[in-house]
Amino acid sequence: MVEEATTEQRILEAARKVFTRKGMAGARMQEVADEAGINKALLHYYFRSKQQLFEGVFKGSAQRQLGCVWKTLEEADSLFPAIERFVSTYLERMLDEPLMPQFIISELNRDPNGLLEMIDRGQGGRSRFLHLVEEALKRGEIIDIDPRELLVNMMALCAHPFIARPMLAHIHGMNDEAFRRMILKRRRTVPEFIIRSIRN
Amino acid sequence: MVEEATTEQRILEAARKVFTRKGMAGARMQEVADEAGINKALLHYYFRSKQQLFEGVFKGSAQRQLGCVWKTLEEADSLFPAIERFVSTYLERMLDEPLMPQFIISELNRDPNGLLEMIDRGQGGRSRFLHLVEEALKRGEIIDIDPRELLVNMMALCAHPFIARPMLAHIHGMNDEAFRRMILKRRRTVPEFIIRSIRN
DNA sequence: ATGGGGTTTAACCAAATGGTTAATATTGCA
DNA sequence: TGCAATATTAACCATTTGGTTAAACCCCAT
Repeated sequence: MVEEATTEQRILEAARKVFTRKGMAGARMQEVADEAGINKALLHYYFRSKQQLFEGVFKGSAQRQLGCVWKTLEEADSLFPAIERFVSTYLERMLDEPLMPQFIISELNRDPNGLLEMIDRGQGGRSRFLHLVEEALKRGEIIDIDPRELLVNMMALCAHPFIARPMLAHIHGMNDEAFRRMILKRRRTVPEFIIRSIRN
Repeated sequence: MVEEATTEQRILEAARKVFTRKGMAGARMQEVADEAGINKALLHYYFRSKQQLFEGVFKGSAQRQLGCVWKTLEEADSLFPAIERFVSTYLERMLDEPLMPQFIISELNRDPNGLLEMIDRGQGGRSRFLHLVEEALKRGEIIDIDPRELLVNMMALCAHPFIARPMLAHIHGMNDEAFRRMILKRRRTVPEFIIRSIRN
């Protein structure tokens, strides 16, 4: 006897699909209901409003996943391992929730205040990272580079494949499995790419 | 006597702002009209429908700007200069139209078919790039790297600051001028970053 | 069986929104 | 000046959409 998904789970799953395909504004409650195979009124029974459903879908998981990523920086005690762990954790987490980067970006564009608090929670990891760069520089391990720029590059190399996924899928004719393999490969190649470019 | 902008220009300018702030689905015709200081009916007088306004705003300029970027690859005759010209052209063009990357991404997510034809137009530049990598590899100039992955990285490093601009603006407290300076600086640092990481 | 709690539905509603119309204002030119 | 074309507006309209309501349904402990 297979365990059937509860209605709430089916709603959340359906909402995740629709929201990320269409964005908050483009998503229709009716579409979510259809996707979940239920009545629209039932949607409002479980989640009072669109806004609430929206947050129910993403807010929690975004904080959880990004929290893990920033923590890798706080825990690291030298730069190169920090980079490796940051990248591999980021890629693994996002593979788990591949629509999140695009979600964060588009929400940040729509209403910055809604998510900025979540971003601020990464402050600890960020300042720790700046410190690690400074130290590595002092030890002569790396060339002189603006640490903030380095962090931007790291995030770019991690996030962009997810954000530009439809483009990559089309250009390189990638299906889901090929995309997954590409990301898994990048857990190794991206840190190499970064470290080669800053190593002294 | 200052040359006043024509109504059509003001509409396009207003629409660009609203569309990129809210996305196609989130944008309201009324808001565009307000932003342009005109009546909503006048909007439909100049652009029959929302869809048409939308395309009027972006489609042309996206093709023009991206065309320039891909052309740098077609014209180049060795890898490193190709990278340098690609990056600096990309950054300069997008500085001219900073909202375009986010626009392309979100549209591609919403309705891939609408823009894929535009992407295909870069096919020539892309295959030329693959060829340049192959040659550089044969000459022993670079380490062994998947050329498609290299291209993804180049695009990531170029596009991401624009796409994640609200986040960067908040994290680093950047105003428009600071953002501009950062991008201009990246015209030099990004090619360095890339080339250091692949040079033999 | 039955009564009551949680669940699901069909039918509705009010507001928002893209788009139209018909009338008015402005401009260019014969 | 007068007239025709263009530009602009206020008032509407039809549809979509988020959200509500009240009734039905299901399940299970008494």
